[in-house]
Amino acid sequence: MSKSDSISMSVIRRLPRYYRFLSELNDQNIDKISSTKLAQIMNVTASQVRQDLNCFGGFGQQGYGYSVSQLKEEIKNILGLNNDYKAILIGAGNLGKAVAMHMNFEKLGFELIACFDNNEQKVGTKINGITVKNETELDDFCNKNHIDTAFLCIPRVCVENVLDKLYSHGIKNYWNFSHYDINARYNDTLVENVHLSDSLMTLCYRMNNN
Amino acid sequence: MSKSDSISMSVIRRLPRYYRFLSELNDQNIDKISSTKLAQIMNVTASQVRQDLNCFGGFGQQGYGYSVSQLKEEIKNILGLNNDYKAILIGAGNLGKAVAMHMNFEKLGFELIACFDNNEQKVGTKINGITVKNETELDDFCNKNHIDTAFLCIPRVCVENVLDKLYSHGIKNYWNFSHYDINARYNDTLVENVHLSDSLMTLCYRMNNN
DNA sequence: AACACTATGTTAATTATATAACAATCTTGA
DNA sequence: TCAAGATTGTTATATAATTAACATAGTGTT
Repeated sequence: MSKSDSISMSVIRRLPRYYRFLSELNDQNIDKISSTKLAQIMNVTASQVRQDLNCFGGFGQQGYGYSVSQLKEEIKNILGLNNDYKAILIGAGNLGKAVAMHMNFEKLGFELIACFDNNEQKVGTKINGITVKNETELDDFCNKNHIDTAFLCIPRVCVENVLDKLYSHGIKNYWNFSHYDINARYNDTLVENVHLSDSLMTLCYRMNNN
Repeated sequence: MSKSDSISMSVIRRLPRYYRFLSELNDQNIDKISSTKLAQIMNVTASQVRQDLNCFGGFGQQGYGYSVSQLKEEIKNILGLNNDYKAILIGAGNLGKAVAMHMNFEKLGFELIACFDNNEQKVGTKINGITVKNETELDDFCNKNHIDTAFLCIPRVCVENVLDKLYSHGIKNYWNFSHYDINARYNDTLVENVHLSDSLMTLCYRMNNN
């Protein structure tokens, strides 16, 4: 990585947004953009755009602005979307299925290589061409395959058991849809939480107070 | 609301987390907790706990701590989870279906009263007892029913058309799973975004850089 | 080639958020 | 009932994030 080594989480969380808007501009065949214009489109300040981008290097040119296609590619690389991280999905319920079917993993740096569920009824069914395996096969699968990350779409009470297994196989990166606090159990893990009900509660609060 | 009128978004986004942990403690029949202990469990500082809670009032007692059940109820009320906001779901694809089936809306202050999709194949099917209606019936439904919020689980390109309709009926609160920038079109709306791909990209970045 | 203009990269100022400190107050047990 | 201990509510300090300012460097037109 080009400049600093400890980019703040606030900046990191904005990167996908930059990437999205730049992709749109690129699709519209717009080839240059100034921080001011980009800021207008994204509803942020031009200062923030320039500061954010400069965390990673000087991608612009004074008097001209930024090349849309180049900047888009730069951010793509910064995010590491060209990776091919091997992922497994734990939990083939509604949410797990939706995640597996809905996401364009290959465009996001991942490849989904297996799904597991402990419900006999789901075992054997197919999700996006992947046959759901029984959770009892998890250990064996982990032994035989390289796995970079696990997507947890199971109820909170089921997490601990599965997590211990995964961790014992050296899996330390998690996309976590449950309310289980993974970091509290293993503090050397990298966890990205998606708490849908938290998000909805936040909406509720704001509806009450605006 | 008891104290200040403009609580920062940072605090608001932590409230569901307090609520979750307090609910757990309550389920374990623990009846009192100090800010220090709660902070330990939640992996934050005791100062933050006390500051956060004091945005809404003095729920604790010096020398004693906080009553778990009382504090839980207070936060529940602050979040407004006793509400019965009427919600409609737009988009009965994988994600929409998962959201509808997965969430405990009534515990979160909402009631899902209808689902819409523009795909003839989905129209007529049932999700959690709710029959999916054709999107052509949306206008009529909005005329005949009170609706507080809409959950958007449709592709970006489909949003503008639907959004214009919903907005014209006075619906201004959105739980938005698409990448459409609702606030850019209508700036007097209240939008809670859930960007799953942004979240996954963030995980990707962090996997690369740790 | 020179000049007016544009827009970056970067440093400085401001604002927001998080942590620490502590006085005031309640609890509890002798 | 009183004193020792505990823990809050709140104010003060420190850190982080955002915004503003501006000097510097490249653009493009005449």
